[in-house]
Amino acid sequence: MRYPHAEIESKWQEFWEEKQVYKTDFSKIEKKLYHLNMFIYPSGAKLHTGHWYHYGPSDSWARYKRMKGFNVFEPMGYDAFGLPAENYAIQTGIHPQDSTIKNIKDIKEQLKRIGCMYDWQAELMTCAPEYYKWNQWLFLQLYKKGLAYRKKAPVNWCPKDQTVLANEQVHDGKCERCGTEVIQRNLSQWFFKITDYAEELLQGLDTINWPEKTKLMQRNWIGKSIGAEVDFRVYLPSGTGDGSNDIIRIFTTRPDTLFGATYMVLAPEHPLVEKLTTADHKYKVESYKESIKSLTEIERTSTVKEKTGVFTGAYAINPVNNKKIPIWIADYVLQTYGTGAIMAVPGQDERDWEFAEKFNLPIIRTVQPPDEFAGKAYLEDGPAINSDFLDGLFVEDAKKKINHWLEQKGIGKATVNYRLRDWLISRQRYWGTPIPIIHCEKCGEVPVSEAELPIELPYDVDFKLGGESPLARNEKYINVKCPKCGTNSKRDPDTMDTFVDSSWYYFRFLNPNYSAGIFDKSIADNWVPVDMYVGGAEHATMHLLYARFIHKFLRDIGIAKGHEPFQTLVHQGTITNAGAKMSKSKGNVVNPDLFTSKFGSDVFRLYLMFMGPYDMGGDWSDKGISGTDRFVNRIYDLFNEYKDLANQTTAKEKYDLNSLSEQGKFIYRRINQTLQKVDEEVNHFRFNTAIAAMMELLNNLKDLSTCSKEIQLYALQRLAIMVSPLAPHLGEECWSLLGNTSSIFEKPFWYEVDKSALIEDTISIAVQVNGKLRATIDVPLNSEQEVVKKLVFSEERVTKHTADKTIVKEIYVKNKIYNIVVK
RNA sequence: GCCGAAGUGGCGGAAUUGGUAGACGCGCUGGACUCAAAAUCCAGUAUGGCUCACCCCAUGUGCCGGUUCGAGUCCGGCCUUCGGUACCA
Repeated sequence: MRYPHAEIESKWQEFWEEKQVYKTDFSKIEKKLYHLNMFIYPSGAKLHTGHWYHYGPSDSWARYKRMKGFNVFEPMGYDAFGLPAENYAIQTGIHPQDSTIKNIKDIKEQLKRIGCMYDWQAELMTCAPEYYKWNQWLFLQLYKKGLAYRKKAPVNWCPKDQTVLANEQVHDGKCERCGTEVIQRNLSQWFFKITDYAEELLQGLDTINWPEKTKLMQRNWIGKSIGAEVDFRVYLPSGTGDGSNDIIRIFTTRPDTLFGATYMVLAPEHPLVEKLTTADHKYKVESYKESIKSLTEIERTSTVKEKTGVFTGAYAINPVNNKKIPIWIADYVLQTYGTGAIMAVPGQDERDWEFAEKFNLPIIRTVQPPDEFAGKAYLEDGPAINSDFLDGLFVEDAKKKINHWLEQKGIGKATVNYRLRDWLISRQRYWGTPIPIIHCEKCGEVPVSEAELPIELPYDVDFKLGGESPLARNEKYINVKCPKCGTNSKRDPDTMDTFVDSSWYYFRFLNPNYSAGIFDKSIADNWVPVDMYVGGAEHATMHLLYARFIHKFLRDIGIAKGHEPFQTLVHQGTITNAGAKMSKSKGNVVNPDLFTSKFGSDVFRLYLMFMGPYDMGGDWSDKGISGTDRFVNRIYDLFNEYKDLANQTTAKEKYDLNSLSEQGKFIYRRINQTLQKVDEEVNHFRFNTAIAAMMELLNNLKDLSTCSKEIQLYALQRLAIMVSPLAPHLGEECWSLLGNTSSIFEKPFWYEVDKSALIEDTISIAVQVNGKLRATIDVPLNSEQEVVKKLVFSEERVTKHTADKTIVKEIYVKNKIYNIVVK
């Protein structure tokens, strides 16, 4: 019989909703499991196959845990602010709020058709004032603690469109709309001081159960390096004499190489550049600065790009030997890393070597390379040379000694530096959370009082191109009296980065309508951290770091418990289409409705899970979907065939193997082996192999009719249980065909595996000669070498290869392999 | 460029700690059922070779090299593809 998916799916979806099967009781905290999926961005492309791949299997895991007796909370919401809705508005004139609300409505309908166990009472969307009010509140708390501050920072600016561009809108340095060369423009912007938490964010990684690669990426992103800061005095050659009081502080990871510092490089943006540059070098320096304006950081720091730079005309004094060294500026030094200035040691640094070679600057080795060393810069360990009092010391000892020396002289000290930068949260856009700050000419920046929140985003705004921020053009919004002095003032015209929204949303889900605070502490104290967080690896270094930072901040102001937001993390892989990530702009979105209408939700979900390892994703292809369709139909047919069974017999929890017929014993073993396998595999998100195991079992159940009715029922009960997390509608249907009237998920249940049924009496082992397979033989489990040896040498295929040879060695690994080494 | 991954039959993939490479599925080939088709069921299916009867022989997990009785798995060096690179989310 053809599995009637449409009918069965709507039947059970209605049943679940009616009986409120998935409503979470937060008062039950024993075996609580907060299962969170990264919420959805409600784009115009609606729900595509990539979303299904994320949410379907993830829900299956949550259902599996529920059946193992966990009290699972699985919510879903909408990450509703952001750039795409605003761009859509610029193109079409449709207001971001209207398009977003419409998209959310459509997406919710599609989400429901997956058949996930979302608790819809916990729904939230970030563009609601009740939600973003708390972004503003969070901003004010950070501000109070000195962790939100304003400074100048560059933005991409299109001179033609007169607008700020996101990095994504810049292609090859040009505006994606009009092709005009994009320039960098400095604006005053808000930052959150995440760097204050750098060390804790690094240390905390050791306490959470995340994929190693993700932790590694965060470690590298935080980029801790231990070195020293050293002050160099500036020496001006002419006119002003040598009496400069200016000091340039550099950061180096190799203070031991100070004697090899033959020149200095400042970032072109370094604040001292203008002051230091001598009159005769002004023109060159200015035109160099101009020439690198449109380069991205990636281009600037590329190690294959030819080095560029110019001499400023000024010199610095190397404090260890009082030598005059020239000060250059070059784009490979970034103002945002370290102190924006380096001492260049070409002997021990590849980039410095390359630069020195190109501009004929002196190179002094201060670490002795081994005799056979043929390269240029030498980065490895070795004894110090040309370094006066450091000579002969190896790198670590030399570092210690020079740091001590610098500290004594008061011109430097050992320092830890992080690559991590503060979080720039200002966006010159409309569709986001307004920043709760008022700029007053007299009082400066004045925070809005908490009682005034939310500062609502006005609907009536000209969000079209031009100018720094759309909100600045709304007179009614932007003009306001200073809360302190009453002078006519202006609101901050910017909105917040949407990563602010997602940095604390997991708290809000627990009670989205809570009005007395950012979240309901009485629930959060028991339900945070999130036990399982599922989302894309593309968030490894930004969202996942920001959320950890905000969690720690909320802890420090006394409202959050614990140190980390997400205890365990799993990434779903990316489903690409024609080699590219699915997106509306690329026009390669695969619509799941195409397949769900034909095969049904469960078949599609199973197919996505069967495609491969969950964290790998893959390129989309519908080849093979008929495989999971057959699987579902075969199960459905099987249960229909035996649908009266429950009226005729009952099954025990456990059987004694010896009491069963040969056929019964076989089925009993296979059921238990599969149950064990599926349990293990699903628990680790290895759905593909779990499904393969069930398919294999199904192939073995062909002769079920020859077993006793008891064993038949025993087998079918367990099959329904193990299939239902992965195919929930089918599972319910099969369960009801076995005479049950309540949901299979309602009373959590997962059968205990009978361990005694897992062990087979004989095992097949491989026999190799010189590592090549020559035969396989069946031996009793755990056979001793002597027993196996006899069998091995009675095999003609083995003796054939050992006959004229000398046996050198025999290796026997119990239950696995027998290898004979011959000469 | 830098950081992080991944490369296995015609295709998706399996092999969980170094121990029988190709489980499971798709596709394909042949057969059964049928007036016929679809569906379903059964058998075969890495490549090459032979006396293609075989439980035969050789080769084979991106490329080159190494460690080991034994390498898809470990080590060194490449190549290709993908994710991120701080304003897409």
